[in-house]
Amino acid sequence: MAREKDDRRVKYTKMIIKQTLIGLLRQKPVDKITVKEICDLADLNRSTFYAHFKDPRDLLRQIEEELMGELNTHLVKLTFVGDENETFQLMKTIFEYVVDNADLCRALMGEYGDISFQKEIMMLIQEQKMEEWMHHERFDPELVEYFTLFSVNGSIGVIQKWLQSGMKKSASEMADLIMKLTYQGLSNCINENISSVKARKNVENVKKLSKSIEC
Amino acid sequence: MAREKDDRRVKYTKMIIKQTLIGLLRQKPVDKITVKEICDLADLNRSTFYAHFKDPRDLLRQIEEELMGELNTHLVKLTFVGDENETFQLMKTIFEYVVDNADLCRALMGEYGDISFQKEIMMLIQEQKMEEWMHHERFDPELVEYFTLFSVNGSIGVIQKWLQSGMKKSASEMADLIMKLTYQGLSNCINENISSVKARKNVENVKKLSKSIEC
DNA sequence: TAAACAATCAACAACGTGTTGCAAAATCAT
DNA sequence: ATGATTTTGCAACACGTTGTTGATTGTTTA
Repeated sequence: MAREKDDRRVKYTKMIIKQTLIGLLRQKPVDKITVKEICDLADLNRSTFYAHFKDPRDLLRQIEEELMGELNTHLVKLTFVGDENETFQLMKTIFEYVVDNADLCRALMGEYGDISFQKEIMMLIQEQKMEEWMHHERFDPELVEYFTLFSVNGSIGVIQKWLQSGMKKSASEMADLIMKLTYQGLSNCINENISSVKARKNVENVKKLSKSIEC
Repeated sequence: MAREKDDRRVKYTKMIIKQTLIGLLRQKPVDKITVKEICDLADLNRSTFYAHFKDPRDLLRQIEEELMGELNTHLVKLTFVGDENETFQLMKTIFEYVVDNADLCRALMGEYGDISFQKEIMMLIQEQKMEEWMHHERFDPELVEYFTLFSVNGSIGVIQKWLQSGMKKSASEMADLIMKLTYQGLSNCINENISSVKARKNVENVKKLSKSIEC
């Protein structure tokens, strides 16, 4: 029953190696990071690295899988009632997790992070949502795919900025912002923030109508 | 007056090196591409590569600058009348250029392309647009930045998909799609495409109201 | 044609890689 | 606590890529 992980030494080694990579990912992409570099910084022998990981990419993949697993344990706690706030709750939960793991997320989402992994996560959310939409009405599948990509990639950009600038907005605010950007678009979203009372009124009318045609 | 470029040999060498890199960028990121690999494929001596480029990244940067320059020559031809269709025309012109240079663009925008370069181009367009908006009304600068990032990153995702799937939509259609996604958002955009007459009517009402509050 | 220039070639030290066998140290189970 | 087990450290290895060099061959253009 005694698996590899039970050994304190292994736990420390893996931890320090992962931490070192995370640190290096702020300066350069994975492919520019050498095994020697990691080991020098982590004060480990190179053969120790090879005992646990194939190469820096493999190491990164393991870190990502770990994060994905943890995130899942948070998500499965959610009660899905088919509510229209479902997507909002899903996003909020994710953002809360990101806040609690800011260092790691900054590395993975940052300039030298793993884009394919970023998309993988966001796609999980959107694809689910999109399938719902597809069943409700007869949309052009090609268009739906474009919508999804736009939303996913756009969201990643917003999240990156949020992480870089110190996460001043709360998880709720971020979930709200992204949903507004995705579903209401830029025009309505901006108009909500101008001081003119007249504009505010009009926006409210638009909102009511929008609701009446929502799927 | 005889610059480096006038020599046929230099022209050929640079051309074949660039072409080879473009080809390799379909399989792997720049940082995984070695000088030796390029030279073997291009059938050149390694020292010839070093005579013109510092390393594969430098080569890629030069390719990008070249593209940027060419694109600019197309863009300066546009007449800017301050029209509301200005952004559309700008985008259409860019998409037309992309269609004419599909191979190169596919490499630079693809899975292993240069993300920072992609953003650089799209930011040029959006930042200009956003500054206009900022002068019109007193928007929260932070929000405007988020909008810009969402739009830029979203657009890149859409363009990537478009390039990968054979560019079946025309340049006009793409410009239209991206503007709709950016300014009207997903809800309105999708509702435009459902067959229900009732929904179509409602959308029209929303549109009218939206127009009345447009900046 | 001659001078200028570009590409080739071979050789170089330097560095990272991935693997090895053995010794030293830490940990685990009894 | 002690012995068995496991992990890490160490040194050495062949191998491949790097960036640079100087001498040579070939091409261009003035």
